[in-house]
Formats: sequence, C-alpha cells, structure tokens
Amino acid sequence: MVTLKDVAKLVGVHPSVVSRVINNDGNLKIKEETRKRIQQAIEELNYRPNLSARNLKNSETKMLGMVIPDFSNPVYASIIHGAEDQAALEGYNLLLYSMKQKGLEKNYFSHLMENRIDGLLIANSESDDKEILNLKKEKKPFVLVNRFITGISNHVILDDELGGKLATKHLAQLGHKRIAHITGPLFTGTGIKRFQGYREGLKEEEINFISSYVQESEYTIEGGYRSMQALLDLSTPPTAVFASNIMVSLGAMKAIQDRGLSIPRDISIIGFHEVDFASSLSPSLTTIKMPLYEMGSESVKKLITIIQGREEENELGLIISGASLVVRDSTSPFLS
Amino acid sequence: MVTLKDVAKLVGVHPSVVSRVINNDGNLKIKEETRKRIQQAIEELNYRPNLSARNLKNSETKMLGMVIPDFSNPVYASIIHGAEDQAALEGYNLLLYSMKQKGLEKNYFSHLMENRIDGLLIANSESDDKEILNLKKEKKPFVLVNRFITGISNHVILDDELGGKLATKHLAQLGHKRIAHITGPLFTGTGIKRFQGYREGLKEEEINFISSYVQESEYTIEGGYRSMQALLDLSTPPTAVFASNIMVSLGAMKAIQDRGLSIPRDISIIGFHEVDFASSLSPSLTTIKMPLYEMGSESVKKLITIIQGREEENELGLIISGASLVVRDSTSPFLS
DNA sequence: TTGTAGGCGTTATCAG
DNA sequence: CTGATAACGCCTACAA
Repeated sequence: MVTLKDVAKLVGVHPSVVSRVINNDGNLKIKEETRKRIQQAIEELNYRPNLSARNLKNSETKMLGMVIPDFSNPVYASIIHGAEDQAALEGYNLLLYSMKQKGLEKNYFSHLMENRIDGLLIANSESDDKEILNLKKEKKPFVLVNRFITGISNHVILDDELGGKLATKHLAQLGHKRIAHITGPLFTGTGIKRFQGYREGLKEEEINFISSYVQESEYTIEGGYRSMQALLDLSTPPTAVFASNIMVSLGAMKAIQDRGLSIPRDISIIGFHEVDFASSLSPSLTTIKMPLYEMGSESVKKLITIIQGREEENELGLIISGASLVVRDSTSPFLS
Repeated sequence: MVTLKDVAKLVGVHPSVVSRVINNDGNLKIKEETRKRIQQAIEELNYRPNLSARNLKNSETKMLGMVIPDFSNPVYASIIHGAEDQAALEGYNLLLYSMKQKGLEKNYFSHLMENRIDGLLIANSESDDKEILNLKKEKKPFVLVNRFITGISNHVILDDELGGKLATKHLAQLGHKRIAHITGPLFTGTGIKRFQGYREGLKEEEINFISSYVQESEYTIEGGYRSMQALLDLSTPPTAVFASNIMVSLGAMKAIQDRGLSIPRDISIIGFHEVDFASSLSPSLTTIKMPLYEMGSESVKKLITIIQGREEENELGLIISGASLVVRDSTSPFLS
C-alpha cells in the first residue's frame, strides 16, 4: 500500500508537506512548483489516503447511520434517497441498518458509541425509547425521522394530520358520507396523526364520526385485507375508505375485489404515500403524496448541524409541511 | 471519550492488559481476578473501543460496500436482505451505494482504494467494465452480483435461463400457442438468458418461434406498458405473455386492462421475480420465484473468502441454481 | 502473568 | 515556505 511517506520520498520532501497539499485549505502557502511535483507523484504512485488513519486523527468518520424497518418498504426508499443525496452533498456516507437483519443486536447504537458513525438517523418505529434517551444522555448526535418520542425534540416529521384530512375531505367532496378509515397501529405517531386528520376532515365536512367505520390495523398487506373484510361485513358497509398506508391499501383493494365488488363503482379507496407502482395498479390508486424525499434530506441536514455543534441541543423539532392529492381511478363520485 | 488508558488507570494496570482482556483470545493467560476487575472498570466507565484506531491497526474495516441501481426496486430488497444477514453473521457491515445518488462520482471505487471498505459487491447493471477490470488489476476484493463480464470470473448469478424456460413452459402447458416475451435490455446478461430460456421452452414444447412476439424493453413500468401495447396492436395478438421483470409485468398488465381486456380470460401473463405485492395485485400475479436472498448471502460469503485470502483468484463463478413457479390468478388455460 | 516499546497513516503545531 | 515532532487509540512482539 502506498502512503504519504512514499509520495514524500519520491518527491524528496517531508510527508507533512504532502499532507498539506492534499488537504488543500487554499490559504496555506506552498510553492506552486512543489505542489505540482507532489501532485504528479500522487498520480504516478496512484496514492490514496487511508481513511482509517484520517478518521483516527480527526475523530470523525464522515459516515451517518440510518435505522429503517425494512428495505422492501417502498416508502423508505424515498426517504433513503433523500438522505443519501443530502449526505453525499455534504461529504458524508450513509450506513443503513434494517431491523429485519438477523442477529442485529442493535449494533447501530454500538457503532455510534464506537465512533464508526458520527451520528444516527432513527427511522424505525419499534420502541427503543430507553436506549434513545440514553443517547441523549451521552450527548451523541441523532435525529428521529418520521417518529416522535416525548421528551425528545430533535425529530423531523411530516404533517400526517394534514395528509389524513386531505384524504378524508377528498372522499367527502365526492359525495361520500359513509367514509371508513383503516388506521395504522395507534401506538405510533403516524397512525395517531392520520387518524386525527380523518376526524378533522369529517368534522369540516359535517359528517358524523361513526366508530365502527374505524379499523385499527398494522401497516401490512394482511392487516389491510382483514380490516377491509371487517368493514365489508358491517350491515351498512362504507362507500369509501381511507387506508393509512400503501401496504394497507393493497390489502384492502384485494379484499374488496375478492368479494366481487368493483373499485371505484362500489367502493372508493384512497391510499397514503405515493409510490412508483400506484399508477399501474388496477384500478390505479388515488393517493396522498407526502414529501418523503424532503424528510430524508432535511433529517440529514439537521443531523449534520448537530454533529458540527451548530445547533442548540433543545431546538424544536422540524415538521416538513405539505401533502398533496394525486387523483387516479380508485376514487369516484358517490352514486346513490 | 474513554480510552484503554482510562480503564487501565482505574484498575491500576497497563493498557496492553486491558487490550488483551477485550480481544479475549482465550489462550492468553490473565489472572482471573484482574480480568474481573478490568471488566468491571469497563462497565463502570462505559468504555467502547474506538473502531477507527482498531481499523488502522488491523488494516481492515469489517465493512463491505454494495452498489445497487436503486433502493425502490423490490428485487434488490431481497438481495440486500440476504447480503446483510450473511454479513452480520460474519461480523461485517454493509455500506450501500445506490446509483441514483446525486453527485455520486463512483465513490464506491474510491472507498475501496481508500480502505473505507474491505471489499465490494457490484450489483448494478450500468457498464463500468473498465473500472472493474482495474479493480482486478489492483487485486482489490470484489464480486459481481447478478451480473456477468467477460474476462471476470468472480460472479454470483442466478439460473435465469431455467427461470425463463419454466415461465414459458407453464404457459405452453396451459394450452397457449401464441406466447409472447417482453425482454429486458438485450445487452444485459439477465435479459439475454431469460430470452434464451424462452426460446428453449418453446422448443421443448414444439412451438414455433415467432419474432414479432418478442419485444425488447427496459426493466421499467413504462417499458412494459409500451411493449405490451405493441403486442396488442399485432393483427394476431398473443394469448399469453412472459414479462422479463416485475416492473415490466406491472406495465404490461396495465396496458392489457386499459384496452378493456381481461387477465387471464383474454390474455395470461407471468412475471419474473417474486415480490411481496404480487399476491395483492388484481388479478394476483403468477411469477417465477428466484433465489434472490440466497444470491445475496452467497455473494457475501464469496467476497469474504476472497478478502481473507482463502480463495484462488480465478475460481469459477457461482450459479445459484433453482427457480420455481408460483401460480396465481393471472394465468389460466387457453380457451379456443 | 504483566509491562515496555514501537508503529499503523495521518495531521496539527511549532520551529526553522 | 518547509521540516521535525508528537499524537490520535489500539495492538503485538518481546522482555521482565
């Protein structure tokens, strides 16, 4: 392996000079000629700085950890994409940890303590509250992404309430009165807030809240399927459904169609979060599009400011505002 | 930050003793009592070894890079999952690079040269052949995943040909004679081999190959949509279609349904690669399930043997055998 | 069984 | 403008 020394020897100069040329601060003075010779030698030997050594010296790694529930969830693909771009922009790399990983003993926390990563983005919903509070105690840089824990303010979240409201009002404005909601787990911040949005939407449209039209579910295809079945079993089934998540939407659509009912003729359905394949479903799915990419990139921005000590510890959490309706074929006016 | 020294000082012992306790080889002799005291001190101070220092000393990082085209492709989710599990099992971590990343200047190659990662899994299909050959010249550990380059033998691939054959024969055995194939790009190994499988399948079932039933496409929803439209525009359209990829399947299904045709009554369709939501499409999609998870984990195994120098440079590539049919509602017998 | 010394490759500080 | 030196935190011969 080629080191600074080798380059220095070839040029006939001290290693520290080579170091300075590489970390080109601009304002340190080096004779133009030696700089040239050094750069030539670097090319010639194909020298590459050893990052482990640099990391040790600078006590930073320019790597950020990010915990996600699962790579196969398309919603996280967008968040990751935003995070990755922003990280690259600021010279950082992303080390991803999925919760599905076998034998993962929360080594993202270890890595933070062991300085493998400079900071951590926590985007999984499983409850690790104790360890997260510990990070806070240890003053390790981290940011909660799309997640909220009481007592911790450094989070970046979406306006899920607005999204839920938009979805519900869209259905109401199509003339539907019997609007159901398949919620996410009601111990998650997102589940609760989308549900609140649903209630607000009903209120603003002067529709009575009927508790049997609310089914608590998991964020899974199977959950959506079962919950939709329950709704269809009601003596007066809903004519429109707001599904709290894309997986839930898939399950619900399947349940409706398996009963021989047609979307949207018999039942309209709207999903939460926009994904690539929404337009290629049959029928194509009306969705609420949330700024997922932005949430990813803003999370990284926030984490880096914390790492670089440019932020007060107790700044308020960031809400990425915005939510928009993408109308497709799965929702249509209520036909009495 | 707490270091070895701090622990040693607290116990009243030399740092090297502490180091030995941590790297518990088992066969080095340390008085049981001092070991205990050291371990207590470690707990007490909450000491964590600094990985940058360790990496520098050992000239390894226990991190593997992996280049993928895009996080939002569900097929890669399975591969990543397999890779991640195997890596964790062997004490490694995965650093993922998506090709979609902005301002990514192939820094996965740099990272390999700069010893940020110990080896690289190359699973993207974009052509970087020159740089890959360079890696070989530099004797840097890498493995090609689901990809083939002439002159390079360390790859791990699937039996795409078998998969293509299975798909085609399934359709033939349902009585279809007019079987179309929407291929992937025919400059990719996977595209070519699935196409070959298609031809073999036809041959074995004694069905004539008709070139107008072959549409070359990209691995995208749009590509599948356009190619399917072209097939439907034929004077004698096919009654069954083998789509080379899951995205292509989505596009093709949409195209069929947009024409008011029914799947599978008018046209049967089979997709390549099994994904979570295949069963929740409408109709649910018959697919060829390939051992993606295994490909991921085997790739990591192979890479680690190369890193550890346990493998001859020119060993043959590995083919993960196996392909199976998952029959669902999108394929049905041909009705004359 | 434990201590000593040297070095992994880089960079910061100071002196020349 | 360039050189020397020390240090980042850890590990490993070798010596005691």
